[in-house]
Amino acid sequence: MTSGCSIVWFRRDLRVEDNPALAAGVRSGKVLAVFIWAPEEEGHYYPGRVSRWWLKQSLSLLNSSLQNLGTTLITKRSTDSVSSLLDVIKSTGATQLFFNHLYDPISLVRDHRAKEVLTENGIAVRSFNADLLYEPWEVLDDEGRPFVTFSSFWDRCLKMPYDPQPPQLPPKRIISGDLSRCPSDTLVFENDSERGSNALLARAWSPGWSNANKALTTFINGPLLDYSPNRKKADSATTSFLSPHLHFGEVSVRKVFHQARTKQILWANEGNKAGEESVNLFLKSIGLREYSRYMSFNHPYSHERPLLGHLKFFPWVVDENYFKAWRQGRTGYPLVDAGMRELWATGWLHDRIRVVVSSFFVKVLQLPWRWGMKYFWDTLLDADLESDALGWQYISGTLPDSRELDRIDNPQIDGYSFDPNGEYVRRWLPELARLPTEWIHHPWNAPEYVLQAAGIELGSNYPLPIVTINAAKARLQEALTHMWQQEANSRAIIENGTEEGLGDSSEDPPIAFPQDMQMELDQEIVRNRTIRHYEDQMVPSLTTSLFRVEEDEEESSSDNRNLAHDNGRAEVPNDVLNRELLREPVRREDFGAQSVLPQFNIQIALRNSDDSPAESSSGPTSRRERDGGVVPVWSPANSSYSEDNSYLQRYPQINWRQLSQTG
DNA sequence: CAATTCTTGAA
DNA sequence: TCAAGAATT
Repeated sequence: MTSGCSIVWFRRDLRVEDNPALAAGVRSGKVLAVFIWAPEEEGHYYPGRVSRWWLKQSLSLLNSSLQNLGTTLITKRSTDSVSSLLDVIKSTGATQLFFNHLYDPISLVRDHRAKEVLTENGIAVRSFNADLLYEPWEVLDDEGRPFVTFSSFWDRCLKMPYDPQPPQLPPKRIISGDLSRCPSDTLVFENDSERGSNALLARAWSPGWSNANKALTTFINGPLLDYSPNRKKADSATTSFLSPHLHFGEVSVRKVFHQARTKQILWANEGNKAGEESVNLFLKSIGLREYSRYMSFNHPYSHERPLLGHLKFFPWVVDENYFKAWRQGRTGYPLVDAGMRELWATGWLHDRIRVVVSSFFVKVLQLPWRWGMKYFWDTLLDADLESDALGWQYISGTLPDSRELDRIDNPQIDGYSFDPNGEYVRRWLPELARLPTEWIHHPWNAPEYVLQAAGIELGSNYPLPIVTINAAKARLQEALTHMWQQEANSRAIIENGTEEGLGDSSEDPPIAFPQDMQMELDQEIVRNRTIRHYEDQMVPSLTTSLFRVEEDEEESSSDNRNLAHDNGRAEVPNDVLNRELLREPVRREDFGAQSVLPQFNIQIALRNSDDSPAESSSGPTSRRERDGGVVPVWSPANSSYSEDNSYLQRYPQINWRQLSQTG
């Protein structure tokens, strides 16, 4: 085979501009652009309907751009990306693979495996940073350790001794490898029942990298100036609307950063303080996205467990009716309900409202936060595991710089500050449309004649509050007391040396998932059925494809726990392993300043891969294993709450207990 | 003018 | 809750 035919493996970098992997491929000669659709690899995080809709559009636009440049996107349907890469390599004789880094736990493991397996097969593999201003391992404190609060992290990012890579132009031309030897699979992203709902999306959104650039330009030259004063408004089009574009890598975050910074300098020179401040705030939200990758890299389990270990003892309320009421927008709190209706209808929510609904979910309903996160994952157009995990952890009080654990936001008060005239509520809750502003955020206080005039019958066509704020406060206090008590008990056990560690919540029987997560707006919401569960939560399933996967699994109820861990709920290398990772010097590729992911120096992580010893034989055979094994098997040995403790102990200067305990 | 109360917003 | 800044006395 001739040298120089390389594969550019597209994933969440669906752009031709400022795409280092593509640029490297083009530089090295003939290019085959490949996209592999292997959603089963994501386990529970099988992409939701709207997210798949976006991906479909985005790929089709990427393909037209590639065709203009001289090649065609090869698409493959797979359950194992790495074997599909090998197949493509074998059929085309490619000698090199280029791809851009991802930082979610599943990708970290999968990409590492790809590197190992392909290198063994004589393929030169190179990977690049295309998703971040700085790689996670570049941003460290003075002792060389990762930051644990966002503001310290972001301060350092803004003061790094070198600037982020400037964005690169798209290639002028791509010399295509031999496409005839590698036919594409037709990828199916939606089923018939989804198609109808998706049709509406196209009215509001234009996926694809060139549209992403348009959205960026529109934002930089328009709403950016007033980003700061407008950030409180739930209802106006004042955000950048870049998040889904950024999720799929349709626009490079460095380009966004450079353009915003350029504007900022311009405004600073004009003495435009407000504009300068707006850019700071906008960049901060870009910074949060960076931080979510940073967290995911440094704490790969953060999408499924609280970072602060004591949350393990929080007695979540497991009530499917609560959960359903929240999803349907029938909690009786207009701002929350409006948000949930908008989310369902459009796949979109303003950041403020995301905070309102998720805070309500965790603090008022006290439902397990991972359920809420999973629902966001299934319904958001910009669903992003790293960002959403960070957001939910922030709301749940499980990060050192989270909101206070005992803080309950009041949707009534938030309502009057984010939606002072009630327009947002009226738009999404037509049943309240005729209620005067005075009562729009607390209809339960409205006099009977007002309700009558507005055509509202509380408890009938609009619900009474599912839980009162006062009841929620009392219940939260009780739960926190319980949590700290349990935590102290557990600490005492460790100090007595009777047990190895804090144990793991997965030893307990898991909380069953709600089976029915469909929208049934007319279903009566049953109240007074509050059951407390003192165990860790499992993620509920939503998509039909997930149901299918689970039904495949024959399991007795005693196998449930293993199911949770082996079947797709990918467990990842833990903190220790990653710190191991960080200790390694960052390697640089010879051909430039692009850094590569440090080698995963771990055996456990890949225990399940083809070439590893049959260590996993002890567990029940899981779908993962049958599929060839992509994701590491979770085991208490490599992932436990004692890790979370070490997270705390590394920062003794912070009084952790006080930070999140009630005063 | 400084002291003190109020308001706002928080990754 | 609490710190910072605005407003008030």
